[in-house]
Amino acid sequence: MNIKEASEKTGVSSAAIRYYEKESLIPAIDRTPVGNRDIDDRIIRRIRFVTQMRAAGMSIENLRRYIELFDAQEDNTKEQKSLLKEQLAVMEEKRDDLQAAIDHLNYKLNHFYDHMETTEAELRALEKEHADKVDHQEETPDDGV
Amino acid sequence: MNIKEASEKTGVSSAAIRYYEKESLIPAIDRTPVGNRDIDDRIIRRIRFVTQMRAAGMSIENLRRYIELFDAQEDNTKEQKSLLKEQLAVMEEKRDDLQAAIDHLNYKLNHFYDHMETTEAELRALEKEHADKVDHQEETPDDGV
DNA sequence: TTAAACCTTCATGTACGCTTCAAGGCAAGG
DNA sequence: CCTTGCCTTGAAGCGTACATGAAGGTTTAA
Repeated sequence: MNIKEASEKTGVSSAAIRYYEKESLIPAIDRTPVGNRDIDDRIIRRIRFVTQMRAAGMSIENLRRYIELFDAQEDNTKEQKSLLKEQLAVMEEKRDDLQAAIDHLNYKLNHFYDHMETTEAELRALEKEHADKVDHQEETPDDGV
Repeated sequence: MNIKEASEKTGVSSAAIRYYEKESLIPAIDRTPVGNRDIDDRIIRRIRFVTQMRAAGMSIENLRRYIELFDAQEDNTKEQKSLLKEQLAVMEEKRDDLQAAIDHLNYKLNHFYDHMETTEAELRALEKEHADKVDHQEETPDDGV
């Protein structure tokens, strides 16, 4: 399939696919006799993997390091594992930060007064109450906003 | 406290604090007679809030919209709630994407052979088995990388 | 009084991750 | 033959979120 079809299939722009190839996030793509890219399912799978990891916040650079290790045929198992673990730790921390922010916003949402007469001081008090409840006190609670 | 101390206290660079003020992510900061910023705990709390939301992937632009609504004294409750809900939805999706990627990497990690003799085909089979197990099959499984 | 160590504003630079543009080639249809 | 529509490469442009540098002011301490 040509690059446009691959783009439609994956939701990744043609330019981005070329960019991924240039950055070695996906393997070198086969060409037709006239030099056009001829994309198969293996490439599609790689593009999807890249998309998933990018969505999870993995940088192009880290993704390239990771993929290089896999593509090298030497026994890189240890390095691969430690790279995987590293990345997992980063992503888990990210997820937890995200969850904390979600909790924070949910709390705000659930304590909205219908006519919003709450003062900053009251909101701070509410925050404090919450902080105590979830045992996650900050040195300085936030400002009601 | 001066901007350097605030920077040390929050882990946010002085330049970034000035930038946040200029972008109205934090309120206008009081000045000393000579024009230096004099930062109090209220500002520190705002900076921390900004930091948390930034870490959760909220853009400067959305954060500014959100804070503007709060700082305006009109009754914006409805808009505030819907903005909050919008942002929550974005963050929850982000969290779920992240979790999916974590699951994916964890799976890879747990199926590593100690001497990595696995072929691509075997890896694909493993992926498939996993996909079946968690009932999250992709149209095209990824490529073992 | 002179240097260090802060601060200010304003302008420009930087990194990332693409997107868009320019210039051109190939193949099919009218 | 010419337009349409796909493709190619390389280079330049762009938005975000700051970082850095220039030019200058103030306070403290030797």
